[in-house]
Amino acid sequence: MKETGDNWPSDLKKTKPRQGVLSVLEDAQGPLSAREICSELGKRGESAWLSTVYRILELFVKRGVAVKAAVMSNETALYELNRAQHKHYAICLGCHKIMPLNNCPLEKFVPKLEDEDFHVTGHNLEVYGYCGRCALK
Amino acid sequence: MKETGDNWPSDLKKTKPRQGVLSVLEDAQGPLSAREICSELGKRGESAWLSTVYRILELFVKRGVAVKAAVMSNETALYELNRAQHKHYAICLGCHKIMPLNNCPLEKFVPKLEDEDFHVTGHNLEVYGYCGRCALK
DNA sequence: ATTACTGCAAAGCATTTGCAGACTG
DNA sequence: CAGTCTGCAAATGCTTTGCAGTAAT
Repeated sequence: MKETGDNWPSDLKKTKPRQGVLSVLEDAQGPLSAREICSELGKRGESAWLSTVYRILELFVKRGVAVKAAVMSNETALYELNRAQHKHYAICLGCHKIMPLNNCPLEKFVPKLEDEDFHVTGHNLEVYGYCGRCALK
Repeated sequence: MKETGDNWPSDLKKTKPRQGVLSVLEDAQGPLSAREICSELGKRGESAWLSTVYRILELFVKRGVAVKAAVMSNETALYELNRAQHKHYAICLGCHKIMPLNNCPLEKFVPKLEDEDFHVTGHNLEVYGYCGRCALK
């Protein structure tokens, strides 16, 4: 007798902060930082401590619920739900808008590395530049 | 009447810490963190303060002498000389060995993005995994 | 002599950790 | 009830900043 169609990860205890973080991630338009998630929770009247959000994100990443999507130039990590499809982003240095890339330039590349005696488990890519709007300034 | 074949960047004041950082970078086998540069300077009897090393690296990056080559998972930035050729690295999660990649998987990719109204100024890529030696463990 | 650079200390951020009380299953 | 999770505070690690004395041109 589950509530709404919630796909809660198997054996995780269902606590308010965890459900909050999950739903914020579900509603997100793009990848979010821990701080953003935290203040979004605040707006929803369900505040959770920042350290708790970090712990939850760590847990979610470990369980494959979420992924660390990118790391901005100021060393801030951005998270999003793991939609089982590998994504990368272009980040505008002007307005910080985040644009998803349509495909991963590494797809053809990784197999070559495997030949060279390196077993690839993951990678991280961010593209920086200016979006159409900011390029004009 | 220059000393040794030193290619000192145009208008930069030649100070001991700067020359030290430059020579450490010149001798480096791979990208180094600020801390590593600092302790390498120490070994050479030319200690410089960590904050100074950061300031010098920032300056070098601004002048195009060096580049921020990668950012490790613990948020530590690695620097190396700007050899005018774009490089990426594969980082072994076991032994932290750093292997340079032979070519950039984004070369063919960037032009496509330019078409989509995004002006690319740079990108950041790290590949994680295990080297041949560590994969066996 | 000027101006820029460095040593040093202290601040800033993002993230992590320790602990006791609160809550889940 | 037992074990896990959270609120909270404090610590950590990388990097930046402020300032006064020092060195380079």
